[in-house]
Amino acid sequence: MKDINFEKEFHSIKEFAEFVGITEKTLRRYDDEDIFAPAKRDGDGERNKYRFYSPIQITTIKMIRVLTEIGVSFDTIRELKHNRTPEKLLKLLRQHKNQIADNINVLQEVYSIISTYNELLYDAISVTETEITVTEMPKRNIILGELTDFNETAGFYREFVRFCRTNHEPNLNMSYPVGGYWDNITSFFNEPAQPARFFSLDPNGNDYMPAGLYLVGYTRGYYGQTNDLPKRMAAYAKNNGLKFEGPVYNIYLTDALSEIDRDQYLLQVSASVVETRHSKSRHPQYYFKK
Amino acid sequence: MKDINFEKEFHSIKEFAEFVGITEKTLRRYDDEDIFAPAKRDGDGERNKYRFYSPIQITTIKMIRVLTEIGVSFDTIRELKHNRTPEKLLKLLRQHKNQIADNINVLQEVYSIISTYNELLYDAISVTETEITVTEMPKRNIILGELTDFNETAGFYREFVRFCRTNHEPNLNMSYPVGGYWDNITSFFNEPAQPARFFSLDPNGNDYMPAGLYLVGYTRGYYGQTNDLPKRMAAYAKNNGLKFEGPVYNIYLTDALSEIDRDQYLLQVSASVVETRHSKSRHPQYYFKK
DNA sequence: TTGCTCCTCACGTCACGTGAGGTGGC
DNA sequence: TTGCTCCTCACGTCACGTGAGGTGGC
Repeated sequence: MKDINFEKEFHSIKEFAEFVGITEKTLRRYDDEDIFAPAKRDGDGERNKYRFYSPIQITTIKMIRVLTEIGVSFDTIRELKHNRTPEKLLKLLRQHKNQIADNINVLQEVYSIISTYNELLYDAISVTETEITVTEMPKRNIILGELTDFNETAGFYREFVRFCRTNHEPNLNMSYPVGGYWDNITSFFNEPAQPARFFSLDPNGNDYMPAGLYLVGYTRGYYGQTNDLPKRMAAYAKNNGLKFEGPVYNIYLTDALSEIDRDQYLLQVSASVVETRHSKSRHPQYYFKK
Repeated sequence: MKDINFEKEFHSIKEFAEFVGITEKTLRRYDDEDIFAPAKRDGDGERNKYRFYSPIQITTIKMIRVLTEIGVSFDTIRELKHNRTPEKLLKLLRQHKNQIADNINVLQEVYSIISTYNELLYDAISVTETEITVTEMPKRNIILGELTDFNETAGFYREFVRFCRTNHEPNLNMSYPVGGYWDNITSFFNEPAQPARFFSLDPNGNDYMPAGLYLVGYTRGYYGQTNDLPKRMAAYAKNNGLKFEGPVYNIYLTDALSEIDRDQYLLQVSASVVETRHSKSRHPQYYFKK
C-alpha cells in the first residue's frame, strides 16, 4: 500500500477506491448509473478523461454503501440524489431501520436453526450405534403438537401434515427438526411408527423435554423402522435396574438431509427412566454426560 | 386458502409451495437445477408430467432454504446433495455459523449508523436556524482524532485525510458522520474552518463529548462558512450570563447527502458553557431539552 | 367446448464481476 | 518505445421473476 499524496486535494479512482474500501469497477458503475459522480473529471483528450474524487465525498459514498447494503435499489438512490431533502433521506432511513431489525431477527433465527442441526449432526457422527447409554439431560424447550389420531384410514402423513398445519404458539418454524413423542415406553414399543404427538426442536417453544435421566439408543433404517432397538432398550434397563417412567422422544439425527441411503437414516430414541431401589452397581456403559 | 386433502400422501406443486412458503417457480427451478426434486413425477403424456411432493420433504427443502438464505451457492448445494454425509453438512453449517454471526454484527452496526443519521436529520428538520438554544446534553461516545496541523502548505483535506487514515481504537468506521472539535470557543472563533481535531460520531468510540450544558447554534453554508454565527453565540452568552468553558463541536446536519444546494448545508455548533453567579433571570429562549 | 392446473421455454432484472483492447502522459 | 494508470465496451453470473403459449383430464 503506497502512501497517499497528502498535498493533492483530489484522489485518483484507485486511491479513492482503496480509501473507501470499494472496487474501482463499482465506483465507475456508480458514475455510469448516475448515482455517484467524481468531484472532478478530465476533459476530452486530456489524460483519458480520468475521474478524480475529493476526500469530502467519503461521507456520501459511505452512505450510498449503507443504502445498497440494506437493499435500496439504484433507482431509489438516483431519485434521492436528484431530489434530495433531509425529509426524504430521513424517511428512507426510518423505513429501512425497521427492515434491518427484522433482518437481524431472521439471521438470529437462522443461527439458532444451524446450532440445533449442528448438535444433532455432531451426535450422529460421534455415536456408537449399538451402544445404549444413560444420560442426565437438561430441560430442553420444544413445541409439542396435539394428540395424533391414527385411525384405519389415516396415513402417517395425514397426521404429520396436520401437525405442520395446526397453529402453535409460537408459530411452528418447520426449519427446526421434528420428532415423535410417546407418553410412555409401552406406547412406543407398541406403535414405534405412530407417535402420540409430534414435536419440533424449536428452542422458542413453550413446552419442553423435562430434565432428568434418559436412556438413549440408536438404530438405522427408513422412517418408522426400529429393528431390535425396543428389545435392546428393554434388556438394558432390566440389567441395570432402571425403570421406564415418563415420555419417550425420537428424532432422526440423519435423514434425507445428510444421508443418501434412506435405509441408513439414523434414529435416536430417548426414554425417560428412573433408578430403582434395587439398582445393581453401575454397569461400565452407564455414565453421565456432563 | 383451500383445505388440503389429508388423504393424499402427495401434494401438487401448488399445495407444497404454499405449505413450505416458497413460490412454484422456485420449486421448479430447484428441480431443473438438480438440487431438490419432487418425490414422484408423472410419466410422459400422463397429466403433463406433474410434479408431486411428499410432506416428509419439508425438512429437506427447509434446510435448502436455510442454506440459500445464508448465501450457499446452488453448486455447493448440488455437490452436497450428490455426496451428502453428516460430516459434510456439519462442516458446511459450522463454516456458515461464524459467517452468520459476522453478518449479524454488520447489520447491527448498520442499524447503529442509521440511528445516528436519523437523529441528525431529525434535528435538521426541526431546527429554527436563527435561534440559539441552551441544552443539557448527556455524555456521548465519539472517536476523537489527533491534533491537526494546518501549516501554510497544508490544505483542509490533507488533515482530514490524515484523520481518516490514522489508526484509531476502535477502527474508524467512516460510515458515521464526522465533525470538528476545538478546545475552546476562542480557537473556534479564530479558526472556524480549522478544527483542532476531527471526531467521528461513532458510539463505539472510547472518547466522549462530556455531559453538561451546551450552547447550540446553527447556520447555513458550504464547508467552513460560519457567517454571523460566532457573533450571535457570543451575544447570546453575554445576554444570558453564560460563560464559555470547555470544548466546541461542530457537525453538518445536512450536507451532500440530503441537500442539493451546497450553500445551504446546515452546520450545528455546540459549545460547552457554564452559568455565571451573576446570571440574569432566564431568557425566554433559554430552555432545557428533555 | 370450457376451465382448471400444471407444463416448458425464452427472456428480463439486479448488482455485481471479468477481460479485451485502447489512450494520454511520464 | 516501454510501462503505467485509467478509459470504454461487450459479455458473464447468480438467483431470482415474468409471461407467452401449450397439454392432459375433469
